[in-house]
Amino acid sequence: MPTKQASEPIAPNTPRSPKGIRTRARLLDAAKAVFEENGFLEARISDIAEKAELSHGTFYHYFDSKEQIFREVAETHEALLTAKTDEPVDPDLSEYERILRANRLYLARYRENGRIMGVIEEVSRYDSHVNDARIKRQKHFAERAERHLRALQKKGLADRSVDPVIAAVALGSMVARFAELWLVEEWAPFEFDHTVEQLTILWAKSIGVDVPAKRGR
Amino acid sequence: MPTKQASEPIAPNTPRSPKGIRTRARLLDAAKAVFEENGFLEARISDIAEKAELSHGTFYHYFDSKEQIFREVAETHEALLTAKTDEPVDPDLSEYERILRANRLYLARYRENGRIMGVIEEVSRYDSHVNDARIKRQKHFAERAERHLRALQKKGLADRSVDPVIAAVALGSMVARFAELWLVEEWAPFEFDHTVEQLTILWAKSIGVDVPAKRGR
Amino acid sequence: MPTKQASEPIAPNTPRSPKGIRTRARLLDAAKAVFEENGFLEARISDIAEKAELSHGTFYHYFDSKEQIFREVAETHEALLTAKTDEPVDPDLSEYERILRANRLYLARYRENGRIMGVIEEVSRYDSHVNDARIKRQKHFAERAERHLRALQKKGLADRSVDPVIAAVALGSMVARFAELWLVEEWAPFEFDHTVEQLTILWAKSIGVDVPAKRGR
Amino acid sequence: MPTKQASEPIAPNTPRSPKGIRTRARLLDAAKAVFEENGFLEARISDIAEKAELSHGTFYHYFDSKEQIFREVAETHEALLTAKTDEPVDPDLSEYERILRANRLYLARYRENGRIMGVIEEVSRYDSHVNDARIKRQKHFAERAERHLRALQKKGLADRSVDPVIAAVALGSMVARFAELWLVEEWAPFEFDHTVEQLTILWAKSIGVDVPAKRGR
DNA sequence: CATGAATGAGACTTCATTCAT
DNA sequence: GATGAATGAAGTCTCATTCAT
Repeated sequence: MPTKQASEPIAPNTPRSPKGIRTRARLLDAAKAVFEENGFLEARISDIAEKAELSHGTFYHYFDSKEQIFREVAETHEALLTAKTDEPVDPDLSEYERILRANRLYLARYRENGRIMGVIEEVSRYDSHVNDARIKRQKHFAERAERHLRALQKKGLADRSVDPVIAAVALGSMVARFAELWLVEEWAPFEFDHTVEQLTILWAKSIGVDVPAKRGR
Repeated sequence: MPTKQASEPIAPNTPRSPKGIRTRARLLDAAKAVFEENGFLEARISDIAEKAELSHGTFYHYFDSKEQIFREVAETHEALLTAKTDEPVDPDLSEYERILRANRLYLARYRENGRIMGVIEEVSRYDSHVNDARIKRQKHFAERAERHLRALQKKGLADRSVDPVIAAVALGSMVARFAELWLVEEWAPFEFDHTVEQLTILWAKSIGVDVPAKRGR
Repeated sequence: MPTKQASEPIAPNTPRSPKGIRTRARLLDAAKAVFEENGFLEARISDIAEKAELSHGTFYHYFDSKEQIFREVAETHEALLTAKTDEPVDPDLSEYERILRANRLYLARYRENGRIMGVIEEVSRYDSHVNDARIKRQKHFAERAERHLRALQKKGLADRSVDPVIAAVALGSMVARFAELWLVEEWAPFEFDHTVEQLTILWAKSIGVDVPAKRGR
Repeated sequence: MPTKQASEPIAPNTPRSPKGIRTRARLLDAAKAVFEENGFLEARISDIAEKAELSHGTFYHYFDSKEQIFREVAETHEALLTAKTDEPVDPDLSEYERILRANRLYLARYRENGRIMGVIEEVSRYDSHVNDARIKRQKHFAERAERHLRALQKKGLADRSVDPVIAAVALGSMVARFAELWLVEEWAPFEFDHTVEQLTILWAKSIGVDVPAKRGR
């Protein structure tokens, strides 16, 4: 049963042979698929094993519980969201465009994994490990945003009346929650580029960063 | 078992006698307390009955299931959040102050019921009824914000480059998620008035509404 | 799984109605029968419930586990072995006859519950609760024997070269283990009265208590 | 699953190569250690393999089951208990001293392997093979004691009123059970020589064998 | 010989829900 | 109205054992 209690670390039962490594990966894939289809609570160990074409006993070779395998799936996707991009950063980019780029990257990645992100949101409410991973992601973005905002304020490029700590959490929340409503709850079929741009405008304006006018608005 | 499936409407076994009415209310209070303590999944019918000092079976006189009683608890609190305030609206209030007032009201109410709001967030992820109620709340605020923003834009008091639909959802998301992180997840102990003000500043500036300078910023 | 670890106290889940009391008793009877038939390890919860003509769910209304119900069965029988007899003690009895009487009582009681005593011996090896109860029984007899022996030594009726502590444990062991071999393991079909007498003779002579000659030996 | 049913004889998959012989011995040592630590039921094949620094599957090259390897461990220790001593028997020894010598030998050997002896006691309750071995040991001692007693009675050195069959079983039980309580259950930390002497005194006196007075009693 | 991946029988346990009193 | 006894579906998990490599 899922709890808010913490327990053992992730990823014991390491496979010792190439075949084992493949099997473990197959279980992780199957788990992701099953969680996406049925959500966490409805997923049964045997569903996962079945989808991986393994006996359910094999599951327990590699994972201790449904919670544990979920945590690993979740961490993988959390890591994906916060991963550095390969694209080089253009040093001539305007501040507005830097924010735009970051938002686009986040939302594009979120969109690619919308279903599992929704399940992570769900499980984070009753599994402290998953919640920790989710909060860690938020903190990652909040801290980056805060540092960025402070730097801008120092340079006079952002409004000094804005509290960087609160703004960072609030704007991160705005994008994260919007992503969930849009891409998980399917609130409305907003067009991607337009939406990214609009969120970025809100973000930029709220902290006093210039929004280029020529963009046809 | 919680599901995403919809089922019967919230129209319970209404009690006739005064005693019955009291018993039913006791169960609702007990349910709220138990859900706040243990979350939805960990709460058992027998916990609720016990806390209400009633026998196990009595529960079923008044409610059909754990889902049903939770929905009723949730609706009560959703209604509380969206309820009209009694305070008269001062017609001379600035736009900024109107937004401030609305945000303060929302956050004060959220704070009073932080624990159960967190559980509603949880359950909304796997119970479509509760999710519907939550989405209804969001829609309520989003539509109000959207109408308001359109009116301001018409009057030239807000930025016309902002998409009112997206802005409404995004800013509502910002406040809702911030509230959860702050008041449920206890991200950090932000001071209440300062936080409300900061969120309002972000909100106002993002849509181009004037922020009064005299506030010492 | 059985362990040597201690845990919760015996007998929770007290029934609250006369019917419940009867049901609980039925489960205890059924449990004893099943343990006698199959031993502890082979007994399944469902066997016990079935024998009591109840669903296995009902079992969990009254007991937490196989261990728990066994402990209660075991305690009942341990208590039986050490229970005071109703028969009045004749103050004119010789020391030999007092020992004889005690041995006869113990062995008669053991014989009546031979099968379950065997299972208790078994389980006491891997359940600390049951072991504690068994050891408690042994201590009960050992202490009584020790006190008795000291008194006799004081009166010059028993040999002073005998260490009362060791003798008490050893002679108690002799009777207890003999009972098990005889009445559980069915080592040989010794005749009851003769056997009791022989054990008593060994006991009496070993500590230097007079054995009446007239008994035809 | 342990049962009271008999099965195949202890005739294992004998290894041919020297390496195999070593591996098999390692498994036996590991098994003994694991059984001593965890008891029989809690011991898992994989624990044994692990302790022997072998893979799981290797175990099955050498043994068919947990029962089988345990039987072999048990037989080894049973044999140890009943093994003839190397020390020559002094023909001038008094009867009392002969009994003392036998008891000392038995208890010294039991003490050396107290932990595993306890596990043998445990397992003998639900594995007929092990029980047979244990009973065989008891019979070995009982028959020796019986023969001895009869001889003494014939020579007038022991009390004729004592039934040799019952006395042999009873006195064997006394020492065996005392050993278990003392050296496995750790009832009390009796001093070794004193205890052996006391048990011997009880034994001797119970059958009417002279106890030398000079021993300071 | 040795490895460790894979299997699946088999039991346990929870708890929402029903129902006789 | 209230009680609490009874039910049983459903899923979890362990670990001895087999077997391909």
